[in-house]
Amino acid sequence: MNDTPEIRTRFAPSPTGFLHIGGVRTTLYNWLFARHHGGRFVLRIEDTDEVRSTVDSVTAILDSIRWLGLDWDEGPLDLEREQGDFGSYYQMRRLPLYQEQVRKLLQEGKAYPCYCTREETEVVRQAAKEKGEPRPEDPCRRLTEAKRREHEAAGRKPAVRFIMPDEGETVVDDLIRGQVRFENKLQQDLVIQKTTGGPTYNFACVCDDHAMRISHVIRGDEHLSNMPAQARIYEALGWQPPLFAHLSMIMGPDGTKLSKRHGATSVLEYRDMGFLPEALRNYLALLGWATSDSRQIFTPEDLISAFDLPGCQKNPATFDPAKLSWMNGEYMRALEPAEIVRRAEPFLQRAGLIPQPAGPALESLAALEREKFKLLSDVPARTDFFYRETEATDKARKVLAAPEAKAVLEGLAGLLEPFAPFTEKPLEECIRRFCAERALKAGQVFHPLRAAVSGRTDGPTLFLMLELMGRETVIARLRKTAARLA
RNA sequence: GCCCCCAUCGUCUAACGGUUAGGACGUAGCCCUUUCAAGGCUAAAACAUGGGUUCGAUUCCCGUUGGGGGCACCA
Repeated sequence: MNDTPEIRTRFAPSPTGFLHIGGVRTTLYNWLFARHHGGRFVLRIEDTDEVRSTVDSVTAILDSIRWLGLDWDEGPLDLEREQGDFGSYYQMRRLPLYQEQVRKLLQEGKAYPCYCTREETEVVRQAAKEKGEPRPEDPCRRLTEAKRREHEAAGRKPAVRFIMPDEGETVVDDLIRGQVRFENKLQQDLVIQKTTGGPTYNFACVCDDHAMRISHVIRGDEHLSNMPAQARIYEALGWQPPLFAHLSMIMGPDGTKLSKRHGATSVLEYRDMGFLPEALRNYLALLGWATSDSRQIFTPEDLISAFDLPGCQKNPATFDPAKLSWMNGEYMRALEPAEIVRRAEPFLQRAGLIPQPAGPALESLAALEREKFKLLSDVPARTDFFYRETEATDKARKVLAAPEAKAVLEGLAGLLEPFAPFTEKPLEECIRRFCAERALKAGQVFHPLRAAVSGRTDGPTLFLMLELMGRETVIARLRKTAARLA
């Protein structure tokens, strides 16, 4: 085909919890970048934390990404099955691969076994800190053979540390931030293999990004400081590193890192609140990325064709639930009524509106109330009163407390009971005439009528609402409400 | 404490040396209207700060301040 290497991106979560908003944005950017360039998007599970990784997290992460509609070309399909040609996409199933590279580095003298216990390491670290030294000493770097044997004889299992240069600097190119420089004398020899034999993050990540031929590593800002270590590992292994792009973080409304206390942070919570995945995607795409015309609404296809790294922001962005909500409303309004009902199914079910009770078709109600829906959960919330009596809101009670309300409702009930046809226009004419005859202002009649019939002060256009509700329900509710009024 | 990153309306952002500093969310007002929305119009609202460089800096450089991230056998 051509000689430009294939674009391959990846999202590599550690399964130690649900997928949060920040993780979604990273996933989205990787996915968009791959799709934009006709490349491949890989999902890799970094489960090397033996104590915190859980299978439930894996499932939650897979579900989250699927719900968002971000399909991956390679990676796990579930806990057992995988797709892709690069071996397992679960790191814990790739152990021999890391161990082989560790052996190589050991042989070449680029790494060494370290027998220090956590406590010993901590002591050394503390000492360096107190002396104001930039980097703690690595006691095992020059272990004598005798000392090494002593440790082995004592039954100590070594970790393996990678040797970082003592002087000079490590310069890293970042697609978003440009050149970033790190002083080597500040970098400590890092553990690449734990005493358990498992790899550490920085090592496994490098091995796999190389093995999986990842061309662009797009990840959160918190990884920028891992760059010197990773850059040196690539170099030591004789590998060409991929290109890197470090995304700024997402902040909560109070300017601190987005977390639980800012409300919902798990993607699945957004799903359960009634957000549309395409709206969340659009919103998140704009959180740290923009086009030069500051366009807001993108179709999925437009998003793919417009997205690129140069539009990415260097400074952290604050998550704004109000704007997300607005955007979801935009997407809701763009849906056909039948589609709204279909997508709202889980919410309608939960509200007992599926199977649909006797009454108007859900679809016609969706059409009626479409521009008011901000969330899928609003669909049942704004239509349930058509099917069953709901408790009157405080505002509705206040309207019904008007002195003339009782008489108005009784009058309307008597007037409408035999009235035909029970359809929008004739109903309006009839009720307006009623107002004129009794010398009442329209509002004095319309407001209590709405409140009595729907239990609320906001809602669909009045006369069409009456039509859809049907004579029987309207009359029954008018009578019942009137009877309750003193 | 040390290292790294960042800095335009309250928030997301546009601008790539010369603009009345633009758009969007949110907020306020008006219009539409039987309510609530939606829609339309209008308004208030920003270049953190001090030095340079330049004929000219929001834009380039340095300092300060502020914010964020990282300093694990966690990822």
